[in-house]
Amino acid sequence: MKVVSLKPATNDNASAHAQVYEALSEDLIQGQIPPLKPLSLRGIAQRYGVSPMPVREAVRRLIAEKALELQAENKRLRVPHLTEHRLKQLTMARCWVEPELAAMAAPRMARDDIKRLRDDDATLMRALKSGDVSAYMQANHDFHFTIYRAADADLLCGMARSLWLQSGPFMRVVFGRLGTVQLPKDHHQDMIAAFEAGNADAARASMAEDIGEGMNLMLDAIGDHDLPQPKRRGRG
Amino acid sequence: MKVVSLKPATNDNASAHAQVYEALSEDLIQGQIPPLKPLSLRGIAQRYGVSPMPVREAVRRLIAEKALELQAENKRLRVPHLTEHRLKQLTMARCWVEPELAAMAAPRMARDDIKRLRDDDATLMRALKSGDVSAYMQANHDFHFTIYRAADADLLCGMARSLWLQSGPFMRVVFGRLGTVQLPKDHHQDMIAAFEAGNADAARASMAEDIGEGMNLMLDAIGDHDLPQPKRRGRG
DNA sequence: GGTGTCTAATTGTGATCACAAAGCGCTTAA
DNA sequence: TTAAGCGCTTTGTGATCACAATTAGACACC
Repeated sequence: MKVVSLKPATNDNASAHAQVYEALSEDLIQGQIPPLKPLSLRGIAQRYGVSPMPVREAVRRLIAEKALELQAENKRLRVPHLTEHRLKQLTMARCWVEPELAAMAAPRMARDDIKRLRDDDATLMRALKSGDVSAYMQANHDFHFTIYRAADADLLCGMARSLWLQSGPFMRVVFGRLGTVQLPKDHHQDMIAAFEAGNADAARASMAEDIGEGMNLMLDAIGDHDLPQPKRRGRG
Repeated sequence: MKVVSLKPATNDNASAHAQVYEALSEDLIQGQIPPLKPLSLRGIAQRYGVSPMPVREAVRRLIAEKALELQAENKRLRVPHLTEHRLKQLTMARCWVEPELAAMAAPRMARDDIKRLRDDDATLMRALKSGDVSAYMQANHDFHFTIYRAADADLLCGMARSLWLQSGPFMRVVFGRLGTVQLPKDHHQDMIAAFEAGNADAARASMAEDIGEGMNLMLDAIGDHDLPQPKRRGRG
């Protein structure tokens, strides 16, 4: 494992556990850590060059957000697997929270915010063309959370973040299999138009479609491909 | 501070941090710990007769669920205050999650579950008559989560639990001021009837009304009474 | 060669110590 | 009486050690 620098540039004064949390969160949201990947406190600590202590707090928080799990039998740490059952719940929750956040953001989007949306979408399109899954997921995340942050609803925004943390690793697996070419057309342009018009209902509607299609893709993937399902298989 | 026994009867073999988490959760959901109450890791540790270590993990989890907060300027631990802004978000989220959980539970409620609902409701009515706010909140919680657990949707149920954790302390303040007599008629009988009929739509509807009225009570309380309101929730 | 057993390493958990920062209480001066 | 100064205490944070449980790997045996 390579020792990474914990991006000290982003937040020098933040506590170590917060930095570890941010680093792990980003990796999870971008799907850098695959589902069922076993982790260990000491491993993460070594990777980030800190003691196991702050890792314990960061991991405990991620477990609370269901972005990580402690296996009941083992007490061992890993990235949870996304069953169809849980994916459906995730989809429901995302369809409640995120369209509403878009609607709340609509009357509050400043010119700069909309400009950032255009930039994020441009980055996203470039990533799509070049087939860079990581860059695509990063840009997609930035696009959505530029909107959610503008909604001025910390609680709901936190819920959305938790939902993304949970779907990130699995989303990466699916996108990695399909390739960026097969990804469904997103509704980002519709959203931008809605925000320029200050039309909350239109923003909500296009966000709902965007999420619905994306999650349907993952639901299909669970059925069609034999993705690593936690059967009785003893392979790690 | 009295040292309490951490209810070892409930889960002897569970780890200490899990027991501390359970104990704190229960206190928060029942509103035993008022908003803005300052806490300390060592204080909690002493109270439960453990070292500060497991407390740190339990508290970190509760912070992730926004049931506790670390003041940004102080880095000091306390129960968050519920502003009108956050209460509105809580209400929205509860109105999304919990009625749906009721609908999902409707076709799955066993005879025993419905019997438990009747028992919980009876306990609740007794508490209402005797004016016992603690018992009322406990019974109300049991009633709702008997339903949510039956929905077989761990993720959504966890979301509901987090929302209750956040509203518990404030709810207690409001109910304490109003007294149990002024509490609006709940819709528990309607729900029980819906579950007996296996009518998911009716269950969803009565749950929505139950939550809506309860939260409206709290919204009114924020405006009418001068509850301990921090001047401004602005950042910076 | 396959199988069981035993040892050594790794894991999460808990306790204890050290430290900087912030709060608290007392004192003191205007 | 009030407000500022100062030392002690408490706070969260991080590191290190100890321990039981589990795992993985080597070894011996059939």
